[in-house]
Amino acid sequence: MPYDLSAPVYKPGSSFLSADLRIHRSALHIAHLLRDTGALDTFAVHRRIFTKGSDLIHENRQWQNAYLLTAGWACSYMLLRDGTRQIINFHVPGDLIGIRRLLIPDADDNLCAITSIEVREIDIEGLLAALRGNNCLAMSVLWSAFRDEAIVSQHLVGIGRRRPVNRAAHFFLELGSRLSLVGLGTKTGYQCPLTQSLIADALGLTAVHFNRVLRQLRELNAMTFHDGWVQYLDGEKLEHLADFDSSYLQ
Amino acid sequence: MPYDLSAPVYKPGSSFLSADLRIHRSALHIAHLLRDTGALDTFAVHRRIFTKGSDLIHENRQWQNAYLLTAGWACSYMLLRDGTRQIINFHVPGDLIGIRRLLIPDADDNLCAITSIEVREIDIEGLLAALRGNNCLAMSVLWSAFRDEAIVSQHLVGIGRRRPVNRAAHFFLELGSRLSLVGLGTKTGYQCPLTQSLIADALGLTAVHFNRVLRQLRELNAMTFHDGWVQYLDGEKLEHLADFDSSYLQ
DNA sequence: CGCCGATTTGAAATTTATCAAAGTTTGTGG
DNA sequence: CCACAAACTTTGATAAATTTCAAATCGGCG
Repeated sequence: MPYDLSAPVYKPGSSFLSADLRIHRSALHIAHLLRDTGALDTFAVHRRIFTKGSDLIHENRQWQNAYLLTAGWACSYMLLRDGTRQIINFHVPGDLIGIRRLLIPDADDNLCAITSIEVREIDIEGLLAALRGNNCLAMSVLWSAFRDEAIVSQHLVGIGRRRPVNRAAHFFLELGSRLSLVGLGTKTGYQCPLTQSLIADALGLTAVHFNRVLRQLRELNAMTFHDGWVQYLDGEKLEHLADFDSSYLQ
Repeated sequence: MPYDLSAPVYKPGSSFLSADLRIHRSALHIAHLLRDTGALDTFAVHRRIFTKGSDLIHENRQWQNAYLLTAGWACSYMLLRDGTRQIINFHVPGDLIGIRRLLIPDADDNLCAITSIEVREIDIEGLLAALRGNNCLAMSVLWSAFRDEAIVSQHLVGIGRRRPVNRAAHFFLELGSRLSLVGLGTKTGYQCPLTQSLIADALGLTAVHFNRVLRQLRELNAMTFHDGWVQYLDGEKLEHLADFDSSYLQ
């Protein structure tokens, strides 16, 4: 189901940014801002569907599009010469995707639809024009960029220094937190269409090993993941395993 | 020695950004842009020195500063509960640092001076004001954010899917490429004040293991690193090991 | 039903970390 | 300028974690 563009999903949070830009923190979420200011109908009018497995990056087209993901899951990944794949980030409804390519067209990562997805295509000229006049929007785009960097940084830390069990726990909690921001997660779990193999490629593990990690999490009574559903069994234990603090996401 | 703020260090590159924002790609490098537009003297007037090892993040101050690094090396890192450290990125002269904190104050990474460093303190109010009126500057800040994300993404890929030798080769080449952009690297190598332990913490290895990796690179006649100096012995072999393509940096 | 992709399990091989200790360099104070 | 301490580098031996290989099971779907 598409991310509901009509219903606000604000969360409590402190206002920030000193001086002239005092705005509600969660209002910075680009999807919320676009929806609430009506900007969607200005420069993200066109809806598109990409089928499961299709690539959003067209090698031969020099100027990529950016999209607001409104339904379904996508991911950015890189392929190595030896055929292995590293997934850099998963994208869920409400995420702004493909923007980086506009400024760094030669980046060698790919963007791919994991499920079939629905997007709103961003009109770049319109966005640029809007950025000039709209401080909140400009801040929001910048915030989106910084948030993505924070997320990728956390993944880096996880892969570099967390043991697989803790890494996996952190991964599932982060995903849950991100989904909750757009109304797709609950306190007890969330729907997750990823395969073990995909997650393993994000966590820097083999699929076989990740499968054993999942068993550990199950046997610890921390959480389960099967049939496309993540279920927290003991949220506190899971957060302790993950050493998780969601503040970088909000 | 400080990054020379008076001498342009442009590199050849294609112009990009369609329509109204056709500018030279390397002109997007924030340090070059700031220097060339005189913006430095508007909102980055104040010079500061941080001594080796000192922290640029002050936990108790809510609103961080951003800086343009003009001399010396710094790094951003995260500490885990078990005391291990993951270095997320090293920063070299010309890098804009600390900006992310302005929008995501709760990010849990730290910024630290590796050598003693010289910075220009960014006046945020001034920067925000300038962003409104100056498209190039706004694009440049956004470019800086995206470039950082691209760099961190590459690190993620390296740690997740590259073998230590290849990962190290990639690391050294990337650093060399970044340094060359600001005139601090040559075709044959560069000065590098990092310790093996620091680099190991960036590559997700133990210092002991990284030491053995360095030996491998030496015995392959690919490169050496000692006495604070990186020397390429066989650039082609090194690039092949690393599977390195610098286009994401430019 | 039979196929294909995804998941699960076991055993062996490989990689990487850990532990311990010896060199080496660097900086500091006398 | 030397002595000394601290930090960094190097090496070896061992332990632990992770991958690889192989095979069995499961589930949806034409």
